Amino acid sequence: MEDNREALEVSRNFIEQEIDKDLAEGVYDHVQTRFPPEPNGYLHIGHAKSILLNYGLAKKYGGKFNMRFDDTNPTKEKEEFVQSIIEDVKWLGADFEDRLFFASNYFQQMYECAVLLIKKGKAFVCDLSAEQIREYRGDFKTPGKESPYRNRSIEENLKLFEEMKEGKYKDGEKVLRAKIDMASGNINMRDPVIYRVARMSHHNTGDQWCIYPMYDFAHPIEDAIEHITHSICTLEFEDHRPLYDWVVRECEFENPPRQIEFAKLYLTNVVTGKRYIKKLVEDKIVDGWDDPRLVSIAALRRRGYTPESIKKFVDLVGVAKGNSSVDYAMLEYCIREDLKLKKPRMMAVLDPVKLVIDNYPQGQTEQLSIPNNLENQELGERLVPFGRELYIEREDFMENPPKKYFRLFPGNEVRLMGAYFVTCTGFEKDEEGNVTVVHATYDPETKSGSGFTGRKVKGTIHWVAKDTACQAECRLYENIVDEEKGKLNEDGTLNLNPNSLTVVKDCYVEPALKDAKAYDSFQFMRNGYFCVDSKDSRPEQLVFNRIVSLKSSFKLNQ
RNA sequence: UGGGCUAUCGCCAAGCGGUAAGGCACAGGACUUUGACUCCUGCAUUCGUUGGUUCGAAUCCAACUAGCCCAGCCA
Repeated sequence: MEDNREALEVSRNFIEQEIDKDLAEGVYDHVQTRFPPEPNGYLHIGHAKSILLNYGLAKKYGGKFNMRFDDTNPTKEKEEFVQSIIEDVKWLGADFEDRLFFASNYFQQMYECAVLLIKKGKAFVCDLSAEQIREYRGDFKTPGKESPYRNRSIEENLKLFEEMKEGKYKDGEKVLRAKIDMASGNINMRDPVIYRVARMSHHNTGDQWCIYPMYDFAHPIEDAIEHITHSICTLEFEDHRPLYDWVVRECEFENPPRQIEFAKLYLTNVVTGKRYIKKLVEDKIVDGWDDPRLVSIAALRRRGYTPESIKKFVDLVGVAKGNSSVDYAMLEYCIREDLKLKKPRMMAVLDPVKLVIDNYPQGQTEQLSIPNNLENQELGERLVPFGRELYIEREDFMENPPKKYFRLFPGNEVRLMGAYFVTCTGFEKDEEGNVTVVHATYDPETKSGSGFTGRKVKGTIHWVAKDTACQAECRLYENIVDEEKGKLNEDGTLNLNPNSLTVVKDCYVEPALKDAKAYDSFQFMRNGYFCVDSKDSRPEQLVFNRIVSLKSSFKLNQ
């Protein structure tokens, strides 16, 4: 264990190796990171990787972590999203303290940087239309052509850019472009647009500006202003790095930040694409962006995932530069691992059938003391009512059991969890052949905790006393995307899993669960981990979402 | 097609010239107040392919192959 931990600490991912090098060479004397989302949607598990990576790096190197909204395009951004993002980041435990920033608060400085570039002859105002710019840009095979406006005088550029800012031009009429290299093999360097005119009210700056900087120009400046050292982003920005470096250099920032790219996190059989999720929400296939079948942070939270489990998952997955898709089982492992010692193990019967203990005195009840979690004594014990009539799981009784079936069948003795040994003496069926009642006798000497060692049983089953049980509704979730058929149909639509949601109406849970509150989670024996739904719980009936099922090595149909 | 990046077990992933870590998944077995948990055991003579350099290569070189990203006034 100790060796393992040391080994983990010695082994550093490639970003940490880069940071070590920078620190050793004196490129930087501190580490400062940031999480810079555009507020245009909800965060999902993929963002959690970026958040926890940036936050973790800052913590590891004794540096700071900033929260910054990259809100440079008012057409896509909404206040609603900034609130949800802040909530999710905080919930994940990435503490940005008082460092909550908005790129839009730097618009004045960005404007000044643009003016500086013009003065240096490194930027020009271009009158070409969007279509013309595209044509002039060339393509992968052919180099671009220089804009006819490329060689305007500095004075003219200054005047025109000022006029753009003053609102003298219509949207799209003029743009500011960096003057770099129209023949570059890297298309990002072919005189990229760095400022555009857009008359649109901004969620933060309102109507103060009608020109907005483009990502490639704004982002490096944002990082530089905040003294970010390592600007960590995803792989698709690798091609933008030369431009990033060009901007911080030409804008003459001292100790400029440096961009490092890593691979995005993908999960097997999970959709994270905004347009797919949006469609699922619009078509009412899911009940919102936080539907427990999705992997948005809000959905995982509602489903019952803990921040710790997501942190563990992200750590386990690691950081590298190759695109990969992580097995969903890894996420499930992390939440089981996190909950198993933290949560009480309660009894809940999802598919009830009545068990009558014929030799238990009519009308008698007793309170049994049952440990909440055998592996963790700190969770204490609880009192559970026991009586003559119980509910047990339908699959825990079989008339004709297969080999190696250890539960209830005629003549077999099992333990009722936390209670007594019972022996099956018979059963009743309705006209259709469904079992309606199972009969048994109990042995008072075998009470759990009494130290009885006279004989052993192979099976233990869970139960809930009929008269005191609390009725509940349980929702069992599976991946929303069909596992067999893969992600997409030929026409690009999602291939949905018809069984992604199973509602189990009449379940019975222990009376102790009557007082459970939203987000309370429990292990329901043999049924997995469940969490009280934060949204859908009604006072008269509890609604539980299954967080994850247990590993099961005995399959009934085998 | 030009540019950039990646390739190590079913899935992640260490490895950085000295003879393939670890986790998930899976399969056996032990234990058990649930078949869970825990604990053992097994799981790449081989690192995309082919050549080369070297006493020695997953690690260096060359060529090939496959996959991902880029031609927004999105981020």
